[in-house]
Amino acid sequence: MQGILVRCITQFNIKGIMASKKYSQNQEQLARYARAMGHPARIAILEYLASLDSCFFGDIHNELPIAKATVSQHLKELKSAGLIQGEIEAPKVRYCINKKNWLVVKTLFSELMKKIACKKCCK
Amino acid sequence: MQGILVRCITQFNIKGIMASKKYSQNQEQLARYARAMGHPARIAILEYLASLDSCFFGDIHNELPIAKATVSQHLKELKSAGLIQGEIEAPKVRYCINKKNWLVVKTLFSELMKKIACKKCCK
DNA sequence: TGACTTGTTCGTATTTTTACGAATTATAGT
DNA sequence: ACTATAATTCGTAAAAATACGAACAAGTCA
Repeated sequence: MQGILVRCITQFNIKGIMASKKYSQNQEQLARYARAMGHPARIAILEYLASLDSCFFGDIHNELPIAKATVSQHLKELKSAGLIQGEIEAPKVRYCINKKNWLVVKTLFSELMKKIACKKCCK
Repeated sequence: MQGILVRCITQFNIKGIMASKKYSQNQEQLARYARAMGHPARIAILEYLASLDSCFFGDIHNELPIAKATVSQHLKELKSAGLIQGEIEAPKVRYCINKKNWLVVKTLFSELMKKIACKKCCK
């Protein structure tokens, strides 16, 4: 309790308001994207969407060995991370890559990769 | 129960043994790396390590607003994902990027990015 | 040997993730 | 108005992730 309070005071007192920011925007954003990609089903969805440009929920569900409720959940996460988008084409829903955000993803990741080009290391 | 069994039979009956593989190796590996990067503290650690080539646990702990037990936990995850390595330099522990695996990371991610270069999309 | 430094491991609490089937919503077509 | 189709949301269970302080291990050096 006490420990938490002390840490808050030293870390988050930004312009007089207690914020909960501990890491840089880029770090947070990169982590959010990485986490969204952090499940094989979601990687599979992204690759499948990329291979088709766009498709319906049902097609995605067919590709995956999981229940549709779970597919829907994964799609929701990808969408809320901004990696994909969906639009209703009743009674179906068409999903596709969110190209605009994907440019950001690429930039952030390639910046990270560049940083970690790295010189020497623990031998 | 029944549903699970059926799915297993159709999905995993590889050379007569019930395997639990549902996704490709690359998808699994990519997801593992992505998940390891899926926390801002771990991104911060990676960037910090990259900026220094190598450093001690204590330096990393100083950079982060979290308890040392938690830092240790994050380092463990990065290590088990193969993104970093650590070696004892008593009484300290020196950490650094795992360069060899990082090449794989780069390859897998840039392949994914290339796939998602994508043509057109949901307008 | 004993005190100190450094990090990991343990035990634990809380939250988040992942998964499912059932219920629901919403539209299309008859 | 019904019925069928398509996908989401609900409720829930189980597992994994995140965080902490305390205890521990392992080495240094006085």
